[in-house]
Amino acid sequence: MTATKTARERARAELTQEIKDEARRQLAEVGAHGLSLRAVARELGMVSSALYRYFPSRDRLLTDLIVDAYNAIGEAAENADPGKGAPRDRWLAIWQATRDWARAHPHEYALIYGSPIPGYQAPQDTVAPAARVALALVKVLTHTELRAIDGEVAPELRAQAETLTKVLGIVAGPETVTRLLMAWTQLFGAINFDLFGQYVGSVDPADEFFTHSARRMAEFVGL
Amino acid sequence: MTATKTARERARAELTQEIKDEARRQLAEVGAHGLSLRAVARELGMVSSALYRYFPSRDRLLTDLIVDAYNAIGEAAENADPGKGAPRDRWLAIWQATRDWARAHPHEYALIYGSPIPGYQAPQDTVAPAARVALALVKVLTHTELRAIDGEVAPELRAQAETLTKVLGIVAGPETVTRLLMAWTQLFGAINFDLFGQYVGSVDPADEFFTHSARRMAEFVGL
DNA sequence: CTCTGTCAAGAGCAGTGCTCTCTATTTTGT
DNA sequence: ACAAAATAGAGAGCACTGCTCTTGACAGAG
Repeated sequence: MTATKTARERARAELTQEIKDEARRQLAEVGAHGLSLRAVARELGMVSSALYRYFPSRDRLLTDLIVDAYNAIGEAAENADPGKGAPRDRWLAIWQATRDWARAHPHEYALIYGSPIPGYQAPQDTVAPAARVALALVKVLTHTELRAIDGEVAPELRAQAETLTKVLGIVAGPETVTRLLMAWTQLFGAINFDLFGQYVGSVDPADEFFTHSARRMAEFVGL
Repeated sequence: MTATKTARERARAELTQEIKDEARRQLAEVGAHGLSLRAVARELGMVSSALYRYFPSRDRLLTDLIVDAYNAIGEAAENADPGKGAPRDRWLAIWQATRDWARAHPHEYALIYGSPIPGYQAPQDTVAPAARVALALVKVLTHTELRAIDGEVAPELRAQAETLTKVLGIVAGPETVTRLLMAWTQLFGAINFDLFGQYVGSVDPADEFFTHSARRMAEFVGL
C-alpha cells in the first residue's frame, strides 16, 4: 500500500531507531539498572515526555532492546556456522561465537540471560528470537549421523522430548534430545558463570575451560 | 572480650536484623529492582534517614542480603547431604535441595545467580559463602571411588585443574576436575533457565529434566 | 552530674518514571 | 485549496527514589 512513507512516518522510524541506539549506548555504560529515559531524551536534545510518543514506558523500551539482543546473539551464532564441514567444528564455532558476543556486549547479555528485569514478564515477541542460538546448534545435528545413545528417560520427559523431536524435525531418540537440552543449558550456564564472575578463583580466565566444555558436550550429545 | 553487650549494642544488633528481615520480605515481593529503603523504614515505623545509621547505602544492604542468600542456599545444600549412603543418592539430594531452595526464594536466588545488580562488584565477603554448594558436591566425591576418566586437557586448563585438586584435596585427574566444574555449571545453568523461563516451550515443567540432568552429570564426573 | 558519643527525626537536594495540558505542524478529506 | 483531524514536542507537575546535613534528645562513662 504505502511503498513510500510520508515525511512524518520516516522521521518517526528514524527517531525510534535513534532512541534505541542511544538507549543501547547508555545500557553499555550504566547497565539496565541505570538506564534513564530522561538521560536518553537529554542526550537526544528532546524533553523526556516526548519520548513517550515512541515508547509507552521504560519497560517497553527495555523489551525492545531485549528482542534486539536476542536477535543479535542469534545472528552471531548463525553466522559463525559455515553450514558445511566437520560437525564438531561447526558446533565449536557456534559456542565460541555465542560467548564472544556475550563478552563483547555484557550488559545486553545480562539483559536477556540475567535475571528478568521488572516484576518478571516475557512477552510473546521474545520467544522466537530467543530460540535462534539453540536452533543454530540443532541445525548442526540435522543431516548428520549421530551416535545413537540409549538411556532411561522418565515418562513425562520422554513425552516432552518426543514433542521436541517433531518440532525440530531431527532424527534422534529422547535421550539424545534431552542431552541436547543439557548442552544448551551448559553453553549459557558457562557464559553466565564466566561473565558474572563465578569462575573467579577456579578457572579464570575461562577460555580453555569453555572450549573444553564445548568439545565434551559435543561428544555428550553423540556428535 | 565483650561477652555481655550494652543495651545500646543489643538494640543495635536487633534493629539491624529487623531491617534485613523486612528488606528480605520486600525483596520477595517486589524483587531487587523494587526494593526501597524508604519503604523498609516506613514499614518499621522509622524515618528513612535513620536507616543510614545501620547501612551506609542501599547497595550495602543488598550486599548483606547477598551474603545471607549464599549462606542459605549453601546450608540447604549441605543439610540435604546425609553424609553417608550411596554417593549417587547424595549427589542427587544436593541437586534437588539446591533447586528447591531456588524455587522457594526466586528473588533471593536472582540476587546471587542473576545479573550483578549495580555497576558490578563482588566484595570479598561473598566468595566463601558462594562456594558452599560447590563444596557440598565435592564432599560427595571425597573418600569415594571415582571411575577414572582420561581426556586431553589443554595446558592452562590442566594447571587450573591441578591447583583446584590441591585446594579441594580430592584425588582425581584434571579431566575429572574439569568435568566437576561442568557439572557445577550445569546445576546452576539448569536452575537459571528454569526460573527465568527459558524452558517454557521445551521442558516445562522441568522437574524430570532436572533430575535427569543430575543423574547424567553424576555419571559424567565418574560417580 | 556533667560531658560525650550515638540516635531518630526532619528538611532538603537532585534525580526518576509518568501524566496531563497546551500549542505548533503535518497529514488527510472534501 | 482549505478546513478538519491526527500527530508532534514542550512544559509543568505528581509521587516517588537514594542520600546528605543539621538539630534536638537521650544513654552511658567519668
